[in-house]
Amino acid sequence: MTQFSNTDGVCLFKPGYKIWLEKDDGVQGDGFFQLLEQIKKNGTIAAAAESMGMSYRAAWGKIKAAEKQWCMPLVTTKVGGDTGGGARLTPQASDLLQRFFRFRQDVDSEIAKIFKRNFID
Amino acid sequence: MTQFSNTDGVCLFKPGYKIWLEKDDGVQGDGFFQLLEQIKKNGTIAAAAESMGMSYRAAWGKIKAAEKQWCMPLVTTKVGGDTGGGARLTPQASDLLQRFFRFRQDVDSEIAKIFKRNFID
DNA sequence: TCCCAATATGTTTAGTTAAGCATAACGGGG
DNA sequence: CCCCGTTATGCTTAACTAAACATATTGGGA
Repeated sequence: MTQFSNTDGVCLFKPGYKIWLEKDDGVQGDGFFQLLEQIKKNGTIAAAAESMGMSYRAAWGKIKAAEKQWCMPLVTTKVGGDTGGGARLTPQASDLLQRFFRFRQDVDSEIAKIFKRNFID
Repeated sequence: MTQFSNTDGVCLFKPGYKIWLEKDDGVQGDGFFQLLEQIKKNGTIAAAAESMGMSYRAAWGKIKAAEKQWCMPLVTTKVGGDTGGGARLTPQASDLLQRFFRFRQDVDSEIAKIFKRNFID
């Protein structure tokens, strides 16, 4: 990419991107699907939220918003009991999660190729 | 995509994306390049800004920020005179603009394909 | 029956980004 | 020499999103 480098060879740029799934005005992207993955792994919303450095309140809000926007249950929860409660993904959420990660992976490699083709002579 | 449709056939989602060019913390995306295109077409920052529904102040700020981030002149301007002044793109900006639009176009068609492959059975 | 960990929600505060306001300078033409 | 449209830039204000705070509830186990 000598085309867009400085005389000192510094000040170059690189491609950036963000992808998501949307419906109407609501969108869910990378952060949301990572949250779902952590719920699947940890078994509780609280632990998933903490592992991502966000509050339980924020995590819960994102889940509820997504369920409303997409009109489908994503997480089933249990309140009380010996462990205090817990959460697990619905089959739909699990499927969606898997597809999104593949989608993201494919897009990632493809964008790198396209950028190279257009900006690096 | 019957996989993720409601019983009424509503509540589906679609892919969304955003791409940009970045360096350090600064990024410039679609809106910025559209602004450059309008400057090229109109010959003034003021007219370009108006055509995009933004203030001259905002347009000018974006241009200055981009020039600083990328360490390259993007727009040459003239103050005063019979027309009041004017602006035109540098060759570098013109080249960059062209490449970005091609980049965006390629990404657009590719993402559609990838989405279809991953979400529509 | 009380405790504990987790779910469930409303409300408030903060912080960051975008928009708007105000003002100076320039330079060709009438 | 004044007018007009445009560049140039500081400062203020508004809007929108994200984080934080506060509380209630659940249900198994000690």
